Amino acid sequence: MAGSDLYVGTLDVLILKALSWGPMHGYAIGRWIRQTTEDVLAVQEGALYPALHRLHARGWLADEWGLTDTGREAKYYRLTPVGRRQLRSEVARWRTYARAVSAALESPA
Amino acid sequence: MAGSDLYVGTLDVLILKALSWGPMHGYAIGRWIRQTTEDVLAVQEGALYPALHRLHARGWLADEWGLTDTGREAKYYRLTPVGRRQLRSEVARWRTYARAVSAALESPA
DNA sequence: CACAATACCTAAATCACTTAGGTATCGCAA
DNA sequence: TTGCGATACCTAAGTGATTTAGGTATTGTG
Repeated sequence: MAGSDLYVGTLDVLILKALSWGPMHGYAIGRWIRQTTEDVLAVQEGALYPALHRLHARGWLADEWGLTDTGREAKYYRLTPVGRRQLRSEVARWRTYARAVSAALESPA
Repeated sequence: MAGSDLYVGTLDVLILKALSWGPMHGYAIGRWIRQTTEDVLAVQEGALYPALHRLHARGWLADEWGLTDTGREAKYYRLTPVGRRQLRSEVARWRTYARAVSAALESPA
């Protein structure tokens, strides 16, 4: 069912954050998310690729075909200036939100 | 657009948490969420009432009509034993998730 | 030579949420 | 006295991100 794995909406900010380190291809972004969250978030490819296309369509990402270290073809994404602004705003939104929810849940029952 | 206000999926755990303090009616749950999150989360009634029905249908809540302090009719919800277990599990899920996402976003760009 | 991993993709289904209404009662201020 | 905001409930239509479940092709490895 929708949202059983991810809290819907958090994928975008994670993609943007991944790309803040430099251009990266889709498959590697998925790996980055899984690794930096220590397997807490396992992003399905069926969510990842449409998300990349969506963020690209919004002008937050630019893409370009290239070669990986191992010589395979891959589509590299990088943040546009608008995407970088969006990253900052979404990180702020996450922080505010997470703090608020955590505070509500933290209080003893 | 869907999810512009809430991160989809977080409403359920907030409702469950609100009811961990004792029976409460829907309108008051909405107020509790807004207040304890200091207006960060403004839950729309169009999301709140369907969510209450959903959680009730899942057997996590019981409901009963009653009177408010001011003498108005209201439908009071309370946690079932299953709902209480669900609360614990969803709080744990939120904490794990929030910690993982925050760590991924915290690292300097 | 088969199989896992890499690397990309899409279509259908699900379902929580937003938007936008609706009903009715109550208290209060103009 | 009337009109408006707050309380308290509700629903239907639309949106759109995600899950599920496939698909292609290449590369490296046991």
